[in-house]
Amino acid sequence: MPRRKAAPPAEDQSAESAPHLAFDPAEFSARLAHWFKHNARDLPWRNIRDPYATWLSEIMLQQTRVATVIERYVEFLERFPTVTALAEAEEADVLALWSGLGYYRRARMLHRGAQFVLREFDGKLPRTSHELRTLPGVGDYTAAAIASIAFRERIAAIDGNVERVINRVLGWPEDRSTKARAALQQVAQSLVPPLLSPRSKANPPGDHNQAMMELGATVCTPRSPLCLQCPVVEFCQTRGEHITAPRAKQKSRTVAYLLAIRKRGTSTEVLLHKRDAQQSLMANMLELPPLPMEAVAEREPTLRLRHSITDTSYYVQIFTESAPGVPPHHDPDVIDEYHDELVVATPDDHVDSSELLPQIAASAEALQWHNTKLLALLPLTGLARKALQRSGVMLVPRPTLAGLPPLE
DNA sequence: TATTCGTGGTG
DNA sequence: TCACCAAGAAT
Repeated sequence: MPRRKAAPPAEDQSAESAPHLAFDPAEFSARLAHWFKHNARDLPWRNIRDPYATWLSEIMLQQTRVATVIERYVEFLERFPTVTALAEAEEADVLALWSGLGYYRRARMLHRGAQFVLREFDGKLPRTSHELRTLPGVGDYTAAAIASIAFRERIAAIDGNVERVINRVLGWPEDRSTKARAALQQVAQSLVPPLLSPRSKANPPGDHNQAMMELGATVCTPRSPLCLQCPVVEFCQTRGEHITAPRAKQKSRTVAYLLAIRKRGTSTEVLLHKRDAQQSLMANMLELPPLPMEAVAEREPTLRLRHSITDTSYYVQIFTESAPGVPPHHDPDVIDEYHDELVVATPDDHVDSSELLPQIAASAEALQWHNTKLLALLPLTGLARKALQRSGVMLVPRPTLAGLPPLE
């Protein structure tokens, strides 16, 4: 049913005043609120009273799945519990905690944002969406989300979920034009319930925004929506998937990296390349040294993996060169033994007969040996992290036991 | 306004 | 397997 060319909504839908709806907005939001009260997931950033934590959660959640964010959010808050702590941190340390989450600009903006808040707002987040919008990395959605959730402002937060829910309810096709977005914004705003009374501790606007997103994430899903479980199905024109625009086609590329290992005294080191600060992609982050494809022609990689970045699939080949005695590749099941083995290293072993080392497509200043035991503290790219873990050089983090039932 | 930013789960 | 796309923002 989807996959058709989008048509603009009718003219009268973009009116400036409150849009005419085929149902009562108060009834809609009441149904939604009741559903949310009984179906809200228990997430770490819910029921907290720290605007900084709400801010952090909203930045992390940008284009990132809830399940992915949960652990990182807790870890980040422990390391940087306040605006001040974050503002005073080194960017590399912030990036290290963000490693693997992607969209690293978010981490840099958040870091700069904390410094901005410390300087301009005395370390306390501004309380209005208008002022929040001035923070680096905070756009319309995030400003509205923080203002409504942390400060109970009556403003609609419109993310991909909300957009999809409203389009389906009204039977509108996907349309990202300015006019269509303004129309959708009007509708979204008209659905946000007001505060009950100045004395009530409840937060109808914040709960409503979260409920709309929750509905989109768990019921009104992009494909195969669960309309039988939907609290607002009776208001819905579509009751199923709506018309969406076609996506860009996926490209693919083959790339190669060097995994060079050496020993220094009792420690083992791996060679990493620091990406240039001017790079638009993952600036200042550490990766495995890149190899030109010509250098590895005819060679068989020690490890192959696939890694996709937005609309490009990378077929990644890893070529290992290591000091004598260091296994080039290990079974992930024996990682602990492998590390024990590496600690008992032969002094002064080094990669002296390397063929690929001189072929690295990077300047020597950007290359540095790093102790494998400290890799978790470094701002590694997701791909580097994945390659280092799969090859047994970097310890795979233990799954957390929090939230699991106790052992009998 | 259209692109560019990462990564991983999912059907 | 593979296309899809997630609590968007900046440029």
